Amino acid sequence: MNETEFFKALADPTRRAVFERLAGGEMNATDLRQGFDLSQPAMSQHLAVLRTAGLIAEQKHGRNVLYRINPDGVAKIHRWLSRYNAFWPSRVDDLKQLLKEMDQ
Amino acid sequence: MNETEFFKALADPTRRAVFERLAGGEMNATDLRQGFDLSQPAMSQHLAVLRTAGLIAEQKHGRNVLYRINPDGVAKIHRWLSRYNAFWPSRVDDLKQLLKEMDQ
DNA sequence: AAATCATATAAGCCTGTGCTTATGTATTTA
DNA sequence: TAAATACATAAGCACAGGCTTATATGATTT
Repeated sequence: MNETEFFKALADPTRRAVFERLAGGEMNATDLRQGFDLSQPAMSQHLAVLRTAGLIAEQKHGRNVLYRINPDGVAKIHRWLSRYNAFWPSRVDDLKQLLKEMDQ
Repeated sequence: MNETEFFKALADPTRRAVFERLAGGEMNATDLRQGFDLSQPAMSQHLAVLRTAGLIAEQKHGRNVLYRINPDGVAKIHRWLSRYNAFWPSRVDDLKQLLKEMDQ
């Protein structure tokens, strides 16, 4: 799970859409294809890229495979981004507000 | 400046290295090449990709061009990432600490 | 004005990526 | 046990991406 792999994984619009859908809850590959004009192997390949990048995790359930977001992947992007904290000062107030809301 | 462009821009190790170097301070293309085994056009092309993605900004100074990080680009990644706040709860405490430090 | 310097652009090459169809492999159902 | 289901893997194709060399452009120096 290196940085190049996860940025490459997120550089594809279809994969970002899959990732966003998984943020709403775990799902198997067949259900994920709903709304995408994409063959079954294409989806399978996208999921493999996201999994290799450490962005999603999988769990076998009989002949189905449930996919879900891997929090470690998200944390890793955040850690990378935090090196550049100094460059988004205008966002700090928004973030303070967000944390305040999360406390309630 | 769309999401695909900036994730693609950061998906290349050389471009991430350039971006990180610029985080230390603005610099022109010739100075940026120091330490990279890269032709002048290759660096120029990388800078164009970063600029198109909105990650860096340029400013002409005579026959030199100074490059620097564009805070809007960093803010944009942060905004994208903030959709997945729910997935890095362990980071929230670190962030609170950071904001506390910034207030001092 | 001519030479030099900093950078950009053009064209071509090779590799990587995303797609497809075809096929393989478990697992479940009839 | 045979058929169907859910998914992965393989092979091949078309296009995108990163590199190179060659050349253009504009600013500076001599």
